[in-house]
Amino acid sequence: MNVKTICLAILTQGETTGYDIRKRSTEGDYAYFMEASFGSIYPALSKLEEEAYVTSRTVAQEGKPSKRVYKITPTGREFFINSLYDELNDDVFRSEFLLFLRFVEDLPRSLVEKRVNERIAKCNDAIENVKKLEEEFTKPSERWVLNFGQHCMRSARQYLIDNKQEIIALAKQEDVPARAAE
Amino acid sequence: MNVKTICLAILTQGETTGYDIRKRSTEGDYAYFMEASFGSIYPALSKLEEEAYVTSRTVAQEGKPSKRVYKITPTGREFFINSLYDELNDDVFRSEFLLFLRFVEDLPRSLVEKRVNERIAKCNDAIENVKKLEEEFTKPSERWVLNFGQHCMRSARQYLIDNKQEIIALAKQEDVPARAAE
DNA sequence: TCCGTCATATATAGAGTTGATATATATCGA
DNA sequence: TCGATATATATCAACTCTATATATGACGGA
Repeated sequence: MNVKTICLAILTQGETTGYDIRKRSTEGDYAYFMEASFGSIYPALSKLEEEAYVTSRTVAQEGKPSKRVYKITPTGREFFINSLYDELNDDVFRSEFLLFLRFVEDLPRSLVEKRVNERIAKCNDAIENVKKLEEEFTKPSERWVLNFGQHCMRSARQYLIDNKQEIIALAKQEDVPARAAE
Repeated sequence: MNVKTICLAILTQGETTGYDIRKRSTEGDYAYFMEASFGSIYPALSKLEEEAYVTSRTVAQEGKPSKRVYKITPTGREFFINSLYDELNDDVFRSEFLLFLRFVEDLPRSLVEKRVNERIAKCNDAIENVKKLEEEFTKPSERWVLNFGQHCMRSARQYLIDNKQEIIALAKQEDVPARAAE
């Protein structure tokens, strides 16, 4: 799945701008399973316009820079829907947090506790964010996907809460005696 | 987290080759939270050698091509452990499957059912794979991480099983009448 | 025996992507 | 007034992936 496909997917649901595509893919309703940056979105939209899968027009705005609004063409829509019949690539999960945890034996206890708590806090934020999105969405498939996401995040959070003492206990004892000797 | 860091992380646990780093990051014990391809691993190892974070030697093998075995230096080890004190980047999750599911209203029921079953099968494979890995690993932090991964995968699989009929029901009815009219 | 496939192993080119930065306008709060 | 934040487009260097090339040997089937 490349950025062109992501753009087409979002454009299938209505006209929008490169700025908005980026926002939705990093903070909005698409953020939990895809991402794209400006450096890939703008070139992707240009290429899609060359290929006649989208058209664009410039819209002036008061108090804001004028924006370039993209719209999917019938050809583009057809191309996108057809691509949904292709074999799906595997899900990708990457976590610096889990890499970090594999080395807790070499790290001070306070640092490990801090990072685990930060991770739990991020889970909380993400769950709250999805809850808000669910209120906005009415399309049944979108709600199903958001519920699935929320379920997975709650499950991960619960595991962290239930087992955090165990992983923290594996970390190195702090050098408390050294400081006490000062 | 870049590929250089992944290489150092794996090399921290013993000497190995570029080929093996790729294998472990795509199929082995690191596969569930990171990934790297040949095109990034070999250049990364070269740069790490330039920077004196690793050394290499060529080892001839019978019945196999000779291999280049890399070893982390004390400087490299120190650099890696220090980098574990840095702020952690957010976890990344990308799923073509979830993008696909947002468009089930436009897709035939048989295709949706097929893809959901494929996803459940992949979950089963992944869970079995992690179980095997857990038998091999004795380091407590590694087991904790694998258990966490297994917990998350089981939870996702259960949600898919429990709610698959609901999402399949949202898909388009097949064009059975059209075929019957032939 | 020959051929294709698979596994081991290194390497690279081209395409795609990220992360950082530049530019411009406007609002909001300190 | 100054910095931060938000909207909005755009680009570039560095990085990464996908696909391919090269080489060796094992294994199985035709």
